Amino acid sequence: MLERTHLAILLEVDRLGTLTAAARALNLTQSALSHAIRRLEQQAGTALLYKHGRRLRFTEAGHYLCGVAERLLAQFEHAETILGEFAAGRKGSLRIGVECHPCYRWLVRVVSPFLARWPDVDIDIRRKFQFSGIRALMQHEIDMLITPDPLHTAGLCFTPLFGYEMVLVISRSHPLAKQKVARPRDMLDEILLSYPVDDERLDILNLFFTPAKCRPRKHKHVEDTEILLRMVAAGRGVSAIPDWLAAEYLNELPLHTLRLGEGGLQKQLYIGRRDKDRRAPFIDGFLEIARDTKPAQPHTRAAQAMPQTL
Amino acid sequence: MLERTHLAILLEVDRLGTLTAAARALNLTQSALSHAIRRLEQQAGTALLYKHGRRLRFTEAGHYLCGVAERLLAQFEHAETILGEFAAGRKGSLRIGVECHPCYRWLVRVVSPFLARWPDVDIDIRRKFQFSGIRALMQHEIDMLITPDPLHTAGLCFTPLFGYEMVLVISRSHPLAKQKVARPRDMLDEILLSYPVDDERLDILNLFFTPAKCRPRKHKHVEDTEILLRMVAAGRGVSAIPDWLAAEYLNELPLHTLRLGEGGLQKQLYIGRRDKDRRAPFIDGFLEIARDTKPAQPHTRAAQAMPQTL
DNA sequence: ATATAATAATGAGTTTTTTTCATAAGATTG
DNA sequence: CAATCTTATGAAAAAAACTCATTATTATAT
Repeated sequence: MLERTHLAILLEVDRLGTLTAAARALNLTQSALSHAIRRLEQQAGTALLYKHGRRLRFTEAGHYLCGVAERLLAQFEHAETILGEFAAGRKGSLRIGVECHPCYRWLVRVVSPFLARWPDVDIDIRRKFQFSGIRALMQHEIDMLITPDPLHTAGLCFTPLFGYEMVLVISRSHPLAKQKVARPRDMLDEILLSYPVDDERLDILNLFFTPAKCRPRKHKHVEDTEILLRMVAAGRGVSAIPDWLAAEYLNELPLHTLRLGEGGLQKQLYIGRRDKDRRAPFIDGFLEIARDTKPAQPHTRAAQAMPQTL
Repeated sequence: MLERTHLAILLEVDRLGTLTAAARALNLTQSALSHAIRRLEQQAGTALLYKHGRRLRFTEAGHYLCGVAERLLAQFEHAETILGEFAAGRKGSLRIGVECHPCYRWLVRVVSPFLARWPDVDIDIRRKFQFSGIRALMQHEIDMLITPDPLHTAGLCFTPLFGYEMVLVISRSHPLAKQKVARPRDMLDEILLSYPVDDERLDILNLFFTPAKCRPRKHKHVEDTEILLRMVAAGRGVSAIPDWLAAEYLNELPLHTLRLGEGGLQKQLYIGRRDKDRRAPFIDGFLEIARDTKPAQPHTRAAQAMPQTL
């Protein structure tokens, strides 16, 4: 069978003209090359080289193979270079799952500096999973997971990113806009707008309405944050979003935010990865940049007085 | 060092999913493959496969190599085929690329005499290329290229075949059929039919409409010449095709041809090959036959009086 | 849960292939 | 025609690849 070594030999013979010189170049003996070529010729059933005086010349078949050698060897070498890039952790792709719908807006701000720092790494962001994000992470569907609900599982580890508060967002002209705090019973007649996610995964239902044993009048799904907030501003419903996300829109839209219950609905965002994914330094690189990228300043207390940082 | 066998193993693992099955396919033991891959991984310094349940999955580096394997193994096999043809004294096969869609009809007329003259040579005609035909030629994907747009590149040479004129073909009952010459502005309400090719490669857009800064009302793609011309004849659109191709259909279908602009849209067909492809005399043989095969006589001036040669 | 079946990994030993060494044989050059 | 290159060849050594037997891991069925 035609092997890489055969091609290498032919190419050197072409370059240097003699077996002896080619052998020197390849750190082998002349005899080794002679045997190798002879074997190849026997298998191929055709001569590749013939003696012309002291030197060797290619037959037509040999000349053809020489052309093949030139192309194929270059491809082998290129492949090995790329493999080296993978090994050194400079090349690869990072698939990031986002389980918290609105976090997408924060994530895009992490991506830019990452791409600048790791130019040969591609980023792929996924928001839909067949089952859960955790499972996707374990099954190598994704490499990192942004989630507010870390499920501590063998083989995975989670790093906290930042804390935030889920706040109720309503139109500025809404009757409730006079209050500081919203209670479940205040909202029996409201239409709740949320991202299209299973009810079990909506904190406002799990942690706010369910303990109070009540539900808002109606619950509608909206895909897009922008549209969701415009509907809220138009008085077409209320919604629960992270405080920092609300902060980004408070200047643009006539919105008002309320705390959900006395203590507020406190959450924490985590980034998870596979424990022994020592695969590449850029995984740690992403983690570092993510940790340093804080969301917009929420519009509360001290922040009220400070200029908003974007 | 990366070897052909490594690539073969990876490809089989990709195809069959397990080492055991791949080993069976390669007439080796599972152990042999396991050892081979492990060695390769150690040399490369990066994992290529990992266990996912019972099966194996590729890491990113492995996935990359798998792609390399697909390409390289095909080239090895092709080289061995050619080598076998040298051994058997046969001449081999000629892979011809066609970049000009309608030229296919002319090409089939070249093929017959060639096959008669070189009974041991197989012909393979390709119309789709990953990138360009020129690139396919340089990378030995094809051996000859028929194109109206020779891109003079080091290592390639082009021979002119014949000149022709792109003409507008319309239904015989079309209002424009009274004119001799079509101008871009005449066609603002027309539907342009063309082969499914990137707009940048359509001469009628580049050289006719674009300089006049206008476009036909609509642009549709049609695969097949016969169907395209029948649609034109039925008044469902207009198209631009070589004059000699139109000539072949003028007796069969109620079509009319017009010159595109004052001077007409003059083109030249070329055949390109690799400079030092001294691989076989049948390449020159093909060139000779191609040069002697002229297209149908266009239906103009002098030709009007002469019997049409087919 | 537990047994069963399928699969990959591993280490030792064997086989095959490649390489070297030593030498013969052919060709060029002054 | 001797001196010098060069390739070819066979036997032996070295290296590489492969197999066998066994262990470890995971999935599936009972």
